[in-house]
Amino acid sequence: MSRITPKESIEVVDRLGDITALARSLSDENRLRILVYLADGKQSVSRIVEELQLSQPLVSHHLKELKRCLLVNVERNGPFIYYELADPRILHILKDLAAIGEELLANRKTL
Amino acid sequence: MSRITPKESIEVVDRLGDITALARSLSDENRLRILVYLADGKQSVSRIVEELQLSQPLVSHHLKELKRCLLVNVERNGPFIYYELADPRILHILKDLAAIGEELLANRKTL
DNA sequence: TCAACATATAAATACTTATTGATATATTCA
DNA sequence: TGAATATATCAATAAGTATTTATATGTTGA
Repeated sequence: MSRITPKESIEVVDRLGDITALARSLSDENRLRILVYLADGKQSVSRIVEELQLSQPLVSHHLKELKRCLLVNVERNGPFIYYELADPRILHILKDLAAIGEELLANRKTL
Repeated sequence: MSRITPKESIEVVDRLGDITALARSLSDENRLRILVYLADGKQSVSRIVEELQLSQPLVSHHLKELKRCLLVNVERNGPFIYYELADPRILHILKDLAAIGEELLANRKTL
């Protein structure tokens, strides 16, 4: 049966848990802003707080979530803790989702 | 300023709301199962209920969510209501997320 | 029109989680 | 060691949502 199913379905159906975990991480605007900011390279918590104008506990909370599903790596340097993207491909996902969203909305307006 | 920012960031930062809406839709296993099932083509609600072994109200609820972010199109035929994928590219997103999840977990085991 | 079926909606519950404010922990430097 | 800074954690709250059970709506065929 698994030989018959197209490849896209196979890989996916065996990893629904991983997919939902990653998708959940991407379902918050502040976490997306953090990920996009980290696209420029590793940043300390305080830099993120300053750049995104969010409270420090809130940023720590979101970084914890991102770390939980392994989307960021952590590294201490003196008193600072730096976070960086674990896999830049996540940015491509964001871009693809943006493109899909854009097109779905455009088609809707056509109705 | 927008000319300086890399293209990936530009498109994305202007559509954080769309991205989070789509990602939220993908953050539930039962919704993913529905999307994957719809990869085979349009299906009636009762077929989905039967195939996925979920209660009918639950399936209707999830279909409503998927429709809300335009991931599925709806079509009535007699007493049946058929749902189909609005954009098959969403399946590629699932595949990409599965691949990223797989690799992130594999690397973690290496630590 | 009525019975049977397909689907949607409503109400209730339980669980998750984003956010805030307060506090704890850890590191550096004087 | 102690003060200052960086970050994490905790407790509380509010808001969202997945699921269930019951019911309503809509469609068909007799």
